[in-house]
Amino acid sequence: MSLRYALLALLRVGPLSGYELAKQFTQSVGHVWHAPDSQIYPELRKMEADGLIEAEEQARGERGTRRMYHVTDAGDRAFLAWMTSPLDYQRVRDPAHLRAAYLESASPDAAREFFRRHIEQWEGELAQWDGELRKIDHIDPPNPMLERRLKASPAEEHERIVAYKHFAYEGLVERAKSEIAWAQRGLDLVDKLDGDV
Amino acid sequence: MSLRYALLALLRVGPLSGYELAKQFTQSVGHVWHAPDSQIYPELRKMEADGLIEAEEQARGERGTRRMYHVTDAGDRAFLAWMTSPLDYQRVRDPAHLRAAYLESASPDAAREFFRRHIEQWEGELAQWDGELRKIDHIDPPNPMLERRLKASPAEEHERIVAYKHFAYEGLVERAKSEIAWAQRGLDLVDKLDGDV
DNA sequence: AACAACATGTAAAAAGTTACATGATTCA
DNA sequence: TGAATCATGTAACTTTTTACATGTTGTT
Repeated sequence: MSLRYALLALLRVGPLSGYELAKQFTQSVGHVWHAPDSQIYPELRKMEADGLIEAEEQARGERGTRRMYHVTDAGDRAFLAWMTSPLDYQRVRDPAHLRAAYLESASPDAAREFFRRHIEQWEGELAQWDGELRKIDHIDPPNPMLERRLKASPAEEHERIVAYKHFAYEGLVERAKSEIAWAQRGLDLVDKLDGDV
Repeated sequence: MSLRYALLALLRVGPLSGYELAKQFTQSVGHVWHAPDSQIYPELRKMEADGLIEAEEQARGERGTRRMYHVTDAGDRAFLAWMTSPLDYQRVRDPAHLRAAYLESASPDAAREFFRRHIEQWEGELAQWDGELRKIDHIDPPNPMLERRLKASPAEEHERIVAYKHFAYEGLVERAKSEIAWAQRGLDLVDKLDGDV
């Protein structure tokens, strides 16, 4: 259940409405921890019930309301406690490597198609993560959340903030590249085994 | 929902009871797709209801029964159809890289502890996967499922069976190694940033 | 007689997915 | 006046986790 900590990470920078948070989320942390809007709104309500965040309701028109959330002291402490606690690692559940292990049951063409789609899949992730990396490194204009984060922190912390984000996304970029390289070797393997027959 | 295909992969080799299947599962496919016994038994019942497998009940003592499962034609077709269909990739949800991206909020010691635990975690996975690889390569005695699989197939298919399994686990071994290398660079980064202050 | 291994589950909760529902405001 | 974007969800379902429940057979 890391979703609430991903949300806290964004809210700690400054108050946001559920809507703004959901938008910023998909453009930043969402690349590391995916969540659809339909999961974010209920989680915010739960976090409010748990006292981690508070909302200020603002009227919009006659019936509409907008809820601006901010982190409470308890929320701040919860985030910091999470940062120090042992992470709960997900159990391994890897559909691609599962299928790869039984690829002898498929035709060479189906095997090739599988690897091609694997490459496509990870090219997509790579593009996302590499895009983030370029924003972090100021090659591309930074995303609004990072900009806000840096403006809200003293200059001497900027190096650390940027360094850890760079390091995290660098790891993901490597992972994507290594998945692509693996699948490319997979295509070679299919050719080799196919030629054998 | 790859669990049923992981189970079908094992059952296609030959009939097994739920218990035997669960045991073999944790020692083979379970390294790629984890599932506890309490998920396997109900899934077998669902697969039976869906006509993918059939059970023959055997009496054990006066009240006990053992259910020997075997794959039906429909189950075989479902497995082969899955092998050819596009895989549904899980959305990214990576607690370690999520935390890494916000490590500036933790103390250098907490950051080091995080990376040390990350190394420990992936050393564990590496040992599992490398162990499987050694069995596949006949360096260690092969696991009973692979032995059965090879005995049930004509000799000319052995190369393909072994090649794909080797290839799948090789990919996982690489992944584990690259996670470990990443965390080790993380420890260096903490030292560098800590020295700065 | 005790213990490991055999054998099969249930129950409750948490987490995640998919599809849908509803209305307000702003700007071209 | 129509479309985009702002704004907040609910409902139903599937998957996964965690903890528990119960009895049998073979071996030392």
